[in-house]
Amino acid sequence: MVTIKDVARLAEVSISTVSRVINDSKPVSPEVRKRVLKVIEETGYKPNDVARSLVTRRSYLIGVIVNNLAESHVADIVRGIEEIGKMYGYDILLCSAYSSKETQEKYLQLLDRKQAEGLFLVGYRFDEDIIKLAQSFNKPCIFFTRNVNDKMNYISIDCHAAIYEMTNYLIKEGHKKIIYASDFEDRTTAENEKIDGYLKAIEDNELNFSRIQVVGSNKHGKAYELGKTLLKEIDDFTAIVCSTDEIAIGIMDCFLDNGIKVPDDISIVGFGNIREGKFVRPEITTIGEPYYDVGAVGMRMLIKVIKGEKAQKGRMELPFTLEKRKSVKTIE
Amino acid sequence: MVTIKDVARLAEVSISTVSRVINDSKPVSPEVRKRVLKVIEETGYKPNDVARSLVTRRSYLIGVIVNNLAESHVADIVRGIEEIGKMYGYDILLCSAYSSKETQEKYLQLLDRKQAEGLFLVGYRFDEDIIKLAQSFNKPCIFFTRNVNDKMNYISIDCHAAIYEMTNYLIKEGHKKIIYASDFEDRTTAENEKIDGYLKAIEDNELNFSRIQVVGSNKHGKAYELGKTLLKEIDDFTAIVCSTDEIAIGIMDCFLDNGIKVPDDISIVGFGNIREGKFVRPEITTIGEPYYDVGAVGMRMLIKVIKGEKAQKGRMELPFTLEKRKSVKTIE
DNA sequence: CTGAAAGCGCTTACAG
DNA sequence: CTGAAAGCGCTTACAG
Repeated sequence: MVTIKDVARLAEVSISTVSRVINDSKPVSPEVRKRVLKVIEETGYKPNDVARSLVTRRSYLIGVIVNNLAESHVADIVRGIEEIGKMYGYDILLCSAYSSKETQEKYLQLLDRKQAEGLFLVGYRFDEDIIKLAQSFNKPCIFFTRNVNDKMNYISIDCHAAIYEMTNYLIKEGHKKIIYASDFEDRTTAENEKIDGYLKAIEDNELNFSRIQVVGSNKHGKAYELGKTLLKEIDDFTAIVCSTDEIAIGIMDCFLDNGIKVPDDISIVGFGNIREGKFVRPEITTIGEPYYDVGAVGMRMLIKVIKGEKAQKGRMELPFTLEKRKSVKTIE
Repeated sequence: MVTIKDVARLAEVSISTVSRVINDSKPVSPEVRKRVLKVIEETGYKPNDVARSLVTRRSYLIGVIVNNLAESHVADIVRGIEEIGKMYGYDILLCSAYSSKETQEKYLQLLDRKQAEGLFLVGYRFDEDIIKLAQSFNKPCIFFTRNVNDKMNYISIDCHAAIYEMTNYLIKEGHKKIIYASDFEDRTTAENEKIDGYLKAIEDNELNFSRIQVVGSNKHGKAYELGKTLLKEIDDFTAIVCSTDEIAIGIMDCFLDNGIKVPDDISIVGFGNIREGKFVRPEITTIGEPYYDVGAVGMRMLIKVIKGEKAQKGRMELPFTLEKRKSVKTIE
């Protein structure tokens, strides 16, 4: 490997001078610069970022911990993070923790040793301890998760407004008996907001029917099970607002398999705009979260904090969209 | 930040000794070890991996260049790479190049400066120059791409056998007029194998009908267009073998929108087993590539080479699967 | 078993 | 504008 020393020797200058021309950090006379550049060209010298990092105390590394990259929205967030990162010269160290608390902790420690300058955690839910540990490193961190508290910097959409708007939309389409299918018993902050949004819409429209059904998980299988239960009382309602697209698809699959047509018999809407929702037939109406932007905006904020510029603290809210597709029927 | 010096001072030993207990690299007397461990515990000292990396000349970093993480199979490969990497203490530096040659080159240079110990390139197609550049760094590299040559270490499935088997399957189901929809005009090694597999099956079964239709791209839109063309001669064939799932879905969507039922009127099969293929109705029959394993196996090989163990060179072949789903009709 | 010293490949005051 | 020197936080022969 050719080092700065070799270049200095060959160009007959000091290593200080070589460093100066590489980094353009101080004036160097044109002739000397040319000589150095020539040697660099000839030898194919490339600075060693590890050595540089040690002395400058800058790693330009951002640690990203995700729970599962297989989820399309997670991959989109990571794309956003990386894109903005690269724009500012930062690289991404990717860690997949698969929702294991121990693994998350292990990676947090790892990222600290690797001198990551910032942390970005992306997951459905993080344990309080993990959130605290992440914050304990005195590095900027950003969270994208469903359970939040006011001591963390996090990015989200207004879940309350989103479900409120969605429920209102169904009501405007003539629905009067709308069920809300909630994912967890163990409620997250976001889930509470969603439920409140649903109830608010019911209340504001003076409907006398409201019902919350707990799925108990975000899995397709669990939602399919719930679908079976709902089958028995299929005439009691006309629409289901689901807290996630996964649930919406699970219930819909169950209905379709049992001869209930969506949207003709029952309307179903989801939340999240996962990629699969567009491939499913009928395409499901859903709330779009701008995942790529979640990564991009979060990263921009992270970099701001790293640079010591003053940045917004706490919650950062991004706009959501109501994606009207084909799983809702208009009732006269 | 607390450094090894601080620990040494507080434990009243030399930094050599501290280093020895951290790394368990040389015997240290029990009392001294205990004293050092205590100080580490109290101060929360964590070794700086950057400094360590500089002196050991090991970064434990693998550079991964992908074209688009948004594609589900790419995310799966990355998951496999990371999983095995972490198992052996390696971290992943993720770079998304979006098929831009300049970006790929930029990242290759970046990864070299960052002292990445190995390279893993994942993309539909890489320019010859990029392949050569990657190999020029004298680091182990693995490719997962459709265009290959015998000088590279790459991982793939047997595309010829896969399409041969798929075409045979359709023939056994009674199909006699089968079209092959090819993605690119600019053919890759893999695409050539696929076409040969298709033709071989036709020949072996002594069918007198074969037809290759070029889509010209791997995009849904282009495939949809081809669907329109095929609509006009819909009675001339009974099945379509597509070189990718994306194409299969594009053609299928076009047919469905125009009243042609899949599989009742026309059978369609894809290749790749992308996640969307399972959500589409009907679910498409396809060739499954073990993407997670592609990453995992490739990474294991990469690490072997890094460790200087002798590893297989050239092509590494993984088994494919024929995923029989619901887009094929049996003809009596 | 332990420590002093050299060195990994850089950057950056400091002095000239 | 240029160079000698110190130092970033570690590991590792070397000597004892």
